[in-house]
Amino acid sequence: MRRRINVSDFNLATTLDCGQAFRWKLEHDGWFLGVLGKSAVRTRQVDNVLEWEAQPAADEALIRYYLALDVSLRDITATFPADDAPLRDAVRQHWGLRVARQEPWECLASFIASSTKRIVQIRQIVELLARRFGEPITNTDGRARWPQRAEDPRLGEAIEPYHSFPTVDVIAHASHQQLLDCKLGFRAKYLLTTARMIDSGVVDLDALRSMEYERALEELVRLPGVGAKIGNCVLLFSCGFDQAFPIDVWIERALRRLYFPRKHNVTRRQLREFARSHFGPYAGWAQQYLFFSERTRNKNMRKS
DNA sequence: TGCCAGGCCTGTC
DNA sequence: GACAGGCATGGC
Repeated sequence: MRRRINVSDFNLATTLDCGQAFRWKLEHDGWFLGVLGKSAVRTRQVDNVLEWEAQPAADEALIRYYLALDVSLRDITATFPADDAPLRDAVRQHWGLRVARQEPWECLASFIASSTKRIVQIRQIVELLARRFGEPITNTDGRARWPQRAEDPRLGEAIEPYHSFPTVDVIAHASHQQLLDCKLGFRAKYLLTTARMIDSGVVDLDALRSMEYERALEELVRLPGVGAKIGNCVLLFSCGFDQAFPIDVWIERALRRLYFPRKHNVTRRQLREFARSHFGPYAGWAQQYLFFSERTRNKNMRKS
């Protein structure tokens, strides 16, 4: 059954396509297909209405929470530094982008898979993990397949039902070779050891959101394959730390170009300090606007 | 064919 | 603390 939510200051396509989540796929007519928890979800935005349906049925609160529809984007962007012209431009250009609230384990595993990979390849790895280790999602007639779903030749075999993202314990009990088969490469041993550390209680992902930011980051970087960048991604995208500011190659390039155009000897440490002190309590949201802006700028430059 | 990718780990200075 | 090299694999 198709349902509707009235939305404002929201852009679904930007939010799902800005590189923070990897399971959403744009079909024709603006419909996005993805998986939230144990439900396959299909959604699109028509003006100020969000249309959505889920198999099996899901509560509206789930999608509202995931898309952060309960927060005021105007209040958040009002905390950005007033004299920051590049950030203001990025916000104006991509207005409606929201930082979604992902499930911590899926977020962590996805970003462990992300290092030195292109986004298209990260999506492929996450999909392979779900197909190989996740639970098939079925509705009452045993299927969860919308006819709009297209075959992706890179994934090989025929169309399968949607799959939930595999739980920690399933990955913890997988073999190294099985993870290599999901094209993880040298990241396979990182994901395996990380899953085992979480499964055995050495690190408690659920405890992170009640910690101080610095403490939560220290805890995350204990995991193999997790450094400052991936740790901050997990804190921002799945643990409610709006101030977390992941610095990757794109953001580093953007920061240098936009804020230090004539200083060529700025160290990474100085960039970290600048980001921490300049952008305010919602630095992570600013990061997403700058990140998406930098990526679309790069795409446009390569087209021209 | 060769380059490079939402980094991290290790060894060296 | 800064820096270089290595790491697997696929897309272009």
